[in-house]
Amino acid sequence: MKQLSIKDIARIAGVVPSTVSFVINGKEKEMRISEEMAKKIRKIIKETGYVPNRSAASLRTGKTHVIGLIVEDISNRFFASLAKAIEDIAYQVGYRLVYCSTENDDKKGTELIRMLHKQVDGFIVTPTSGMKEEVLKLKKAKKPIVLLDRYFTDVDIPSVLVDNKEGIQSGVQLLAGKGYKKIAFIVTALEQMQMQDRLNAFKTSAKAHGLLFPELILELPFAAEEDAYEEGIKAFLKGHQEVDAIFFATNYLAIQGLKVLQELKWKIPSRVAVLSFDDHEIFKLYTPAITSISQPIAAIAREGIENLRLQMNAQKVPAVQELLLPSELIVRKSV
Amino acid sequence: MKQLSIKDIARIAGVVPSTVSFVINGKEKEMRISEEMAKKIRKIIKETGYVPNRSAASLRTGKTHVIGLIVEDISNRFFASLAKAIEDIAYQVGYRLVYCSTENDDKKGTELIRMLHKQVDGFIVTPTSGMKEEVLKLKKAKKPIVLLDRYFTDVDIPSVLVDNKEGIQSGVQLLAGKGYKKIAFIVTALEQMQMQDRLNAFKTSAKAHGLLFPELILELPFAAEEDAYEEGIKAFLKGHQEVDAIFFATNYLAIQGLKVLQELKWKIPSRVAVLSFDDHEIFKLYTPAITSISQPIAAIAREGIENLRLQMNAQKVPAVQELLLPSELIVRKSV
DNA sequence: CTGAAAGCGCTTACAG
DNA sequence: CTGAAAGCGCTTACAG
Repeated sequence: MKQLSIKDIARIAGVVPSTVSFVINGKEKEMRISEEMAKKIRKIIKETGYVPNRSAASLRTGKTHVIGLIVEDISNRFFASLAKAIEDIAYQVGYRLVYCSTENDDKKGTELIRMLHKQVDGFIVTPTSGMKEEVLKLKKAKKPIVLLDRYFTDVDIPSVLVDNKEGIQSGVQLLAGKGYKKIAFIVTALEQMQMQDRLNAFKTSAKAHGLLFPELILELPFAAEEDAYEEGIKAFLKGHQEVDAIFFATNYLAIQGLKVLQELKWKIPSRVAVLSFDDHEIFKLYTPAITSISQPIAAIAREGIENLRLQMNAQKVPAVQELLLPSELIVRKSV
Repeated sequence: MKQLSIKDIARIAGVVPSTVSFVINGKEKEMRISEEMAKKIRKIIKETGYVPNRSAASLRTGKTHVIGLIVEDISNRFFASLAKAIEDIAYQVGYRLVYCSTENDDKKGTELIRMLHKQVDGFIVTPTSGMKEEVLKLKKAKKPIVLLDRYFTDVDIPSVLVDNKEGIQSGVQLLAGKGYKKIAFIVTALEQMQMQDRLNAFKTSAKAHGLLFPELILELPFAAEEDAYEEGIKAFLKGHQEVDAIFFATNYLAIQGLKVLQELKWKIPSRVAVLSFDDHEIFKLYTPAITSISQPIAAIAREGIENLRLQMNAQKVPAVQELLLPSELIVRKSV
């Protein structure tokens, strides 16, 4: 059974391929094709199960109706949720998604962008710092792109970000309000802008409350294996018995931290309070449940696609370059 | 700046487009193009940053070098990990991935397959039961497809499955060996073959140990919201105080079950042992850590792609129709 | 509304 | 090795 082409449909309908094409692409009004004819053609398409060949259409129009989603690691909870949220919206508006993971590897990220350039109409990217140059090239080539969750300094690329500053502030305020005096802040991956933002926000905010102790800020080197953070956290806590609250800059650090606290037998929250940026399903279930600052994943996805669509449709960069979405403080039992 | 085409490269190299095409596609030997010329052409391609237009090549060859990955929900941990493992292998061998989630909706799954049919060279699918007909159509159309984790009865479609029977057996054996007498088995989503397999394996295996009590098997109706299982589990356990071990057929049930056990203040493992099919990162961290039967995600991905590639390359279905991979019992503290 | 045709950028069979 | 050409299946500008 040969695949049907637009010619076959045209022959069956007794019209010329152009007419079928117009109906498929919703231009029947514009082309003043009778409603009757349009109906007939749609009926034939349905009956025969004809599906247009996208490669051909893409070759002709230069549009692929595919969006490239480039994240750090699709198996990571945050990115997987983001991918799902983006998928939900993208399919609704007629776009497919190809995804790929950079694994935080600049070279891989750059290669992926280059490889997908002609295969996608636009990119949604959570960039690694080393992808800056390649992203600038995309901008120069007027390829639609929107950055999620992370960004570059000194570069005007549309981006949808979480308001890290406000989120951290609300966390510090919660801890300060509850009377904690010696708050540790544990962070890693400082080459990522959002991590820097969180750290800076903590410093500013803790200082404002008179609670900033530089020795209680632990900056861990980035580790590929998350288990690797355990040791550093443990050594740090052992050396800082005065700590009465720990603010983790991201959920995977908090998860490792929880393991350490179990080993150390530091009870939460009586011995030490725990608070994490970026929620995780574990936190809800843990005993005691862990208070966290949740990122608005659905909103990030929605705004990201919306921005990208504006670019893809209008061939121009929309006015709002940077969107800051609020996080949400979810108070549980650990503070 | 206009996009470069193969003609431009040919002009720069002073050859005809065919020659460039042969070099790009690694046919220079076959076409007896001099190594010198091939090198020159490759150099020009590199310098200019020329990337062939895939739409054009696809239109000509009928191959897209894209694989359609259709899972239940990309944001779910199991599928996200699977997606990552598949991505790792697929990109290595030159394939992109488009993904989509069926959300366990037969109609959506069917639509997705139909929509992607001409856009992908093959499908990797974790099917819902209602997709059987559409999958059969693919088979009839000789479209490469491989089923992961789930399958249909009475249909010969290549599939890569976990050996649920052996996994459940090892779990029952562990519980029996430790002397548990009243083992509850909690299951849901019985329209999924793998769930049926687990239930049947439990019955057979428990019976063999003289530990099968039909009233201790809880079959919960499938719920879109996972929280919905909590109530059913709670009512069941309250009514069966004799239970001294619970075997959850899947991890999300176990997670809800853990919540219930907290509320009921049933200590693990002193009051009740807990065992779950399908590992989860929560289990490692939970206090006590939860024993589970882990599915071999990397192996599923590897074998799935391998099988698909055989089909895509050979245009025929490989001999092995069904591959059964062993699970792994991870003994922690909850049993 | 219909018809005829060009052309998107490739790949490949054919002739030399 | 080179050259010339056809054709994959669409979309669209043009003439009527």
